[in-house]
Amino acid sequence: MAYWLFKSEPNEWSWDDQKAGACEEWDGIRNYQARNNMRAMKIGDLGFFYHSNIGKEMVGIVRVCALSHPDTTTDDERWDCVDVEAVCDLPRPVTLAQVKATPELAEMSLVTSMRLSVQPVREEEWLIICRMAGLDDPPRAG
DNA sequence: GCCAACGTTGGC
DNA sequence: GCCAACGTTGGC
Repeated sequence: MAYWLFKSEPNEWSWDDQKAGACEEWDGIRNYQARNNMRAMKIGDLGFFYHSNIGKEMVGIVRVCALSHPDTTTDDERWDCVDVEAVCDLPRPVTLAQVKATPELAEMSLVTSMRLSVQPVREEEWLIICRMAGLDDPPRAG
């Protein structure tokens, strides 16, 4: 079981959109590394929902609810995606600036691989961020 | 809105 | 298989 981070521009697909849905396709990814990360996901894996451009902060937690499958928004066979569902809000969103200001989080892909839109999160990082967000009992993948 | 970083494409 | 051109992402 593993932890991840999903980036979305809120004017394209926001956390509110995600919460209004159920088990929704994380489609539109056209980057091999991001796709490979989704192929490695298992049902029950958890991820942060990050608002890029506007907000630049983690605002919620999602759960992988369907394994990688062909992206229905393209006929190109190269692109697969998982489905995710909202789990809970982060009581206090955690901003990119906070992540950059936290030495323990300096190696996060969010900092080191700015453009990767679906990225892995280490368990230690997951726990640190959940606590920063005000979740005293962080949800665990699985 | 700008632009740096960087991933992808395509000519050779 | 290299690399220049191009397109996109995303912070600022």
